[in-house]
Amino acid sequence: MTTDAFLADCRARLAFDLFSNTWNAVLLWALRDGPRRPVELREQIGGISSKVLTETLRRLQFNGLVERRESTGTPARVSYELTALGRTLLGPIDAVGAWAFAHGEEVMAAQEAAGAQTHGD
Amino acid sequence: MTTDAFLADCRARLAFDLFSNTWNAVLLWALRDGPRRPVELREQIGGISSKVLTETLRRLQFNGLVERRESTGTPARVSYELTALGRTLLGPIDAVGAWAFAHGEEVMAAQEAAGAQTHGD
DNA sequence: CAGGATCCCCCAAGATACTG
DNA sequence: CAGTATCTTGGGGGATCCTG
Repeated sequence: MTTDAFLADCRARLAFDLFSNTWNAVLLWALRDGPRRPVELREQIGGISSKVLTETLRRLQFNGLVERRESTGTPARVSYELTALGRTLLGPIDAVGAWAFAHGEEVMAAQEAAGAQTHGD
Repeated sequence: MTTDAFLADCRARLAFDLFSNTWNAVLLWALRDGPRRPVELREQIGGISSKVLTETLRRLQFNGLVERRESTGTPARVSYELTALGRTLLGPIDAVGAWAFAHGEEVMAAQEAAGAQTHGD
């Protein structure tokens, strides 16, 4: 990453697009400890609908970050887990999350300060 | 970052939202070496309209990541630069960018493979 | 329980044109 | 050159209903 190739066309955009979806990073993070079933993910995460969960999982699967497992057992047991590639993303995700922990307050303070000046966004 | 607080409500979401906008990270990165004028940014980045550039800059400013400078000189010289807070985000951004460099090919390969199986998305 | 199908809303983002 | 205003659109994402 010493290049200026970060810009419009570059493949770095590819990674940022991965973070562009509301739930992508959340889901990857929720899967960091191993396979999870959809119902577990929904409980663990909270606030995500069944439809969106599936969509997001499919998207991650499409990008080779998540693998779908179907135990063709009795009550259609399905689970998802990170692929090797998906696990490599945990580092960057953690970096971002750690930043939020360290500086989240500052951002919120800045937002309030800016909002107060203008109109109270 | 050892918590499970990554999920729906948590403040980690705040950081990911920062990456959720197409140009946020790109602009922060473009500003990593110091102040830049809008016209410079547009040239450097490419593919961003004047309107979107301003919007993005405003958003970053609102979040306390970027500061606007106006040299009240002759032809309305304006420049933007990272705040101290903004500079702390360069680390995570670099982490993500580095990941893209290391694994971008794999993701694209996975996309093609997945697309080929289905219908050629 | 998994997840597809529908309908709807919102807003980021592009195009274009205009003002200081 | 900087920035705004307007119009339009694509698609993420929520809600709801329905099926295997």
